[in-house]
Amino acid sequence: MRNILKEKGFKITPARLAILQAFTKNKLPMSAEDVCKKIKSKKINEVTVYRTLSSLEKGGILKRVDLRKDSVYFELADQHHHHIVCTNCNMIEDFKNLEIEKAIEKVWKNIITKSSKFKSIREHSLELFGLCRMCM
Amino acid sequence: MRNILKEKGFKITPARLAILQAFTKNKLPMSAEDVCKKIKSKKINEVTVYRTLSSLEKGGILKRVDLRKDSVYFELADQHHHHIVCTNCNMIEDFKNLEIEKAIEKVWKNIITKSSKFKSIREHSLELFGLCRMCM
DNA sequence: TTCTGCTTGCAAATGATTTGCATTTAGTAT
DNA sequence: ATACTAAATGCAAATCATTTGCAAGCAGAA
Repeated sequence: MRNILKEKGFKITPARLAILQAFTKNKLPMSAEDVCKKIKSKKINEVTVYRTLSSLEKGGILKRVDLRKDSVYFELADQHHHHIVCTNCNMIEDFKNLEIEKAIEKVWKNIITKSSKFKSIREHSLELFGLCRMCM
Repeated sequence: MRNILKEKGFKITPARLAILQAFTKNKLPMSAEDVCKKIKSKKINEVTVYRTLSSLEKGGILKRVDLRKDSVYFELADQHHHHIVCTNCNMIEDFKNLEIEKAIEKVWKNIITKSSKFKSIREHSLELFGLCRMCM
């Protein structure tokens, strides 16, 4: 974890370690508020959490996830995957699927050769929305 | 347009007509702010725009789109499609692809039979992020 | 045309996130 | 180990998007 920070040129601070630790423990996407709760024992200021999330995102350590919530969610950028979100209770499950990745890649290669507007695709997001067993 | 509103049990009001008109003209996703700009000649209050977007979404006429922006975007719900977003200038292009839809459907059918947590998937979003020709 | 409830506008509240500034601290050079 | 500097933090206040309360207005049914 320290190495990850060093590689990206970040100073190693208690706040950053605590926040990264929270993400490695939790795996699922978290908002600034979620992170604050997870690390509340560390007495790290809310503003620091926002700033840290933002800089870790810029550094490519975290990435932003869009889950149709009213606040911004982040997760570790280390491994690409997608989510299923319960639109009622907000439970989140991760999933990976090679076929989908292939299909998406095929599409965007197709798009950048045909589109008059776009020339390069760098990433994509795919989220499924539904109801979990509990909420059905 | 009036019929759409009537079908869903909405009263026909200048604000709703103006907002729906803006969406049918523009095609691309818009935030509340975007909508306000488009219909500024109609002197419709910002709060009304927010309320209208929200109720049209509940009525299934609009749907929310997740574009990693800091405000919420909506578009007409009438036809399912996906987007390519320029992460620099925010230009948006729509696309449809039958293969992708099939692959996604396959995946979520697979998921709901296997997942211990999820039982039904109702919708999905797929967005591509990259750079447009101008921004490259 | 009258009535009733849904809609709207305005002002103010709220919630999430950002900024200014003074203080502290990590990493580096001494 | 010590001193130094830029980056990181905490606190208060500001900002931005969105929501709410309430009184007035308007659409659609009778």
